[in-house]
Amino acid sequence: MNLKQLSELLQLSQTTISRALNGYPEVGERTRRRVVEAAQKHGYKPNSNARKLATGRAGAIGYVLPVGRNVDLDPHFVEFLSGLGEHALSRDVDLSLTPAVLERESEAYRRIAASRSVDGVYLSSMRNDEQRIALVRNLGIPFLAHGRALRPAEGYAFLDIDNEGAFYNAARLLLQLGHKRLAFINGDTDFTFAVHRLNGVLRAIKEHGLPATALVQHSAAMNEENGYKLAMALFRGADPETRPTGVLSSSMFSTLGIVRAFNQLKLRMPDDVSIICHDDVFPFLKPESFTVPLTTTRSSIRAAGARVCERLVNIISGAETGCVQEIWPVELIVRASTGPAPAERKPARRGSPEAAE
Amino acid sequence: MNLKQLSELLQLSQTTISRALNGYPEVGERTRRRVVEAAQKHGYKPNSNARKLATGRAGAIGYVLPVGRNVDLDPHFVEFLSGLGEHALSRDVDLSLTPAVLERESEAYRRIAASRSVDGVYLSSMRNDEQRIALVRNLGIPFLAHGRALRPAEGYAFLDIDNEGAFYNAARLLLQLGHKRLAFINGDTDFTFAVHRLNGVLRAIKEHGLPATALVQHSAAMNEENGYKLAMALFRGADPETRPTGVLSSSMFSTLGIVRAFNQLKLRMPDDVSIICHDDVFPFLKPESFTVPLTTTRSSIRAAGARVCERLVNIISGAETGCVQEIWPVELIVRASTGPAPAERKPARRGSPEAAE
DNA sequence: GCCGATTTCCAAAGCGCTTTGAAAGAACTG
DNA sequence: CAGTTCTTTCAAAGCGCTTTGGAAATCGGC
Repeated sequence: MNLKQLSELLQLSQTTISRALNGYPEVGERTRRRVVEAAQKHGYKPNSNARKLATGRAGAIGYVLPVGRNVDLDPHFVEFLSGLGEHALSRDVDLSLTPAVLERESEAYRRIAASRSVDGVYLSSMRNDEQRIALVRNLGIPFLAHGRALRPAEGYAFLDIDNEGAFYNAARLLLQLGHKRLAFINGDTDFTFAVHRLNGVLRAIKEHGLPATALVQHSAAMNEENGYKLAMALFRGADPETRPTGVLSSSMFSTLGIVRAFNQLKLRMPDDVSIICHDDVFPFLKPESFTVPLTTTRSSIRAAGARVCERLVNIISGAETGCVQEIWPVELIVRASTGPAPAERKPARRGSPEAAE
Repeated sequence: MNLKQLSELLQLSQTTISRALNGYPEVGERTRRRVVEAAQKHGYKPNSNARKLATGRAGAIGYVLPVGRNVDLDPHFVEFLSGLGEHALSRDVDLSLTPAVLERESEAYRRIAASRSVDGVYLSSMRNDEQRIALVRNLGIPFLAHGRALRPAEGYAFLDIDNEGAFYNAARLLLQLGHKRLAFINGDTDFTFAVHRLNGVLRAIKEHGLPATALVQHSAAMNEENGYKLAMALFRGADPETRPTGVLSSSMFSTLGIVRAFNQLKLRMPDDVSIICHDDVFPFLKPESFTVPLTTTRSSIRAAGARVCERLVNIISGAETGCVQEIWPVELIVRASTGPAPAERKPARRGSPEAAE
């Protein structure tokens, strides 16, 4: 059933039907009802491609999906997607994923732009050497960044969480608890979020009057395996007097590995070591679900997905203009994995009997 | 830059250009080269909506994304998506996600069908009372199911893993190791995969000559929390003589919780209890990443994603016909979490002195 | 009952592409 | 060189919708 057939059926022009269905005012109430009912009854739905062609609007937002043998999509992406999808539903837009290998990403954006298959795109996983912002802007695609590039003043719309503040707060808590040697098991510092987090930790350390050497930082993809490896490298056989007593972790998956290492090394939380982890809110693995419930910095990535969709739709429709830069605060939630730093043993004094102990 | 402009620029008809670009044979080699170069130079890409309208092909495969406050997308979905995306890239198709709340799913399919926004859809998370197969067939949308409905003979194309066989093998291994009381922490048995898995376990038990009471089965969404709860319910305060000694788990996330419960209850693997878990191959959490590496049934969901895309594209193009029902075997990989059943204590005999022990 | 203002509807012109059917030109026969 | 066959190109007809610019019908006020 297409428009023409329906119009013949109803003995009305295609115009009238189109208008009746799209809520234009120039059509009588009685006619409208008649049209709507007939459309319903015969299951008429406008062909989306024809409509897109005619209106120039695609009714979809796009995302370039990084693929490749060695590319692991972040599991939090499903949560983001859920949020996005939920809001997309309410605004009746679809989500179009264009797969692309990382090296040929720009090609994918060009194709999207030239083919007008979506009305706008969102960018995520922002990198330090972010090229995409300039690219999509030049291509004239409306966009919204989830996260931001290193130089925030460049003038583009984004939604980000306050990674710097979150890890500043987390590090400060550890410092206030008396921890003097911190470790940060960070995500890949090619990504800006990891840089921001590191900055936060460093700022806290500096403000606390400790030298930068009070921190040891490692970066790697945030999975269980790397968390374990890095924690082992840091703690196995390390001198209890010099090893870190406070650990910051960028992801729950890393933390899974860190905790495994701790168990294996018989390090108790929080007696021997405190840990604070970032939690994107992932229903399949919660911070309470650790033998020692984790103190976390928390920010719902699902909520971010919904908000990204909302704002992107507004940007496309022109309801949002300018370069709104939205930064969400991050909660610090204290649970059982943080505690006072283990008491310093007396520094060895010459001739002091307890020095040997 | 559109076709008309390019044709004026090159002093050729639109037809010729279209044909040159789409590789039709009726255009001279010299002309073709000229056209391709000019298109390249001026960045001409056909408008995808116009092309879709003209050809009737969307160049995209669709998926109805279940959303809603209480709907948690399976994290394995990203892996599936990666595989799908990887293959989609090679076939130059996009992926279109249409969000829908579960109760209004059929509406979403109808819209997809009527609006012709995609060339075909894949269905996943098949349920026992699966309605979608009949629906999409009636709507005339080419489709491929990932997983299958309960009655496999209905005659539709699907790709599934041998869930029944996988859990048959897993259960058999436990039985051969001498376990006489099994527990199965299963996924939601509204889904067919969970039913198939249960069938596999039951078959093994039956073949082994044990009564059905040798198994206790629980179903719930497969996350850490539920794994923990169910394991606690099963083992906390349970009589070592009657509690299960072999556990089967449907997901790595559940297993995370099960293991936490075991740790808390001081149950050792595999001395006190053996466990076998299904592994969809999830790079962020591997079976080796457990303090006691897990014995698993393994099947890469990423590979399934790629295959689903491949076959769906073939179904759409007509290269695959009939109702190919592809079932992948599942590997059983033995690691350290399985071992012989703990030795039976002597049954208490009347007047026997060791009865009290 | 006539005139301008409203309301209600329509024909036709796109949107940018693909594809059909035909024509013009080149090349090949006998 | 006329007749035939390829090769190469084109004009024009869709694809199914939206939207512009009117026209016809209805209405209210005098």
